[in-house]
Amino acid sequence: MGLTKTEIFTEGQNRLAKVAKVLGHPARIAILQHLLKVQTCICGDLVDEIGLAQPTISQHLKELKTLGIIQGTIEGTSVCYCINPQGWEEIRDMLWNFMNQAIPGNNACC
Amino acid sequence: MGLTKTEIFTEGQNRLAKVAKVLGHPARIAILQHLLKVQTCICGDLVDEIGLAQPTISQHLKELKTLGIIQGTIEGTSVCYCINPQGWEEIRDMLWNFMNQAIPGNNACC
DNA sequence: TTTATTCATCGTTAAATTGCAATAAATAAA
DNA sequence: TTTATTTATTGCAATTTAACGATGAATAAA
Repeated sequence: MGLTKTEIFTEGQNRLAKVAKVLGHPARIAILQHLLKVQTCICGDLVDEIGLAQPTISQHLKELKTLGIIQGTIEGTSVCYCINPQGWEEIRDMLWNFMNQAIPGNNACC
Repeated sequence: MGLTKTEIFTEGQNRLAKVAKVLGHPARIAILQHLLKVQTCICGDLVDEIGLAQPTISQHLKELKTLGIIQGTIEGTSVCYCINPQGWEEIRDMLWNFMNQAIPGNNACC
């Protein structure tokens, strides 16, 4: 149905999946990489840099902002975007805590 | 269009996004967590544990296996699944390298 | 051999996602 | 004030995704 049954999963499982899902698009990765490189930029810069239409970039920015990994402040007619350090670190830690668990060795495998 | 324009992004951007996308569903997170806990189990165990239909679990297992983060070996009529340590570490490192880049401080933000 | 068990695959449905043109809203510039 | 710039929002089409019933394939058990 395209409808994830979130109610049968834990809060933590849903949160981690949501974070990964937002990172799961190359345009959003590209936006984050550009922001890491230039620190701050406006929406139009990303349209030029990435090569998707303005409404498409705007939609990706919205998802990243909703997740809390970036922030944007109005600056005249344009909007200045940048990494949200607190959000970034929270997400980094969440992914790290999951991926850095002790994993069974090869011998434990079937 | 529901059709990601992968051709305008770099190999690295597409690879990282693909990894994150596969992790971006709570059922797949739950499968990985269960495998971390019990080391090995069969498909039916996950159906009981998670509460989705068998074809649904089977589909999620296939995506995780295609990504290389788990492996499965036929064992009679059942299939024994476990974490693929090499794949897991590769993915962990990929996420870590991205998320652990130096991020600008709060003062650099708009 | 017949039956039961286990899992993958197929086909289908409902919903979400991606992308963009058109447009609205808000501010800056002329 | 009028015009230009910049971004968000709306509405739409094409595609993908999530979920599951039905079924097939393969092996174990009776």
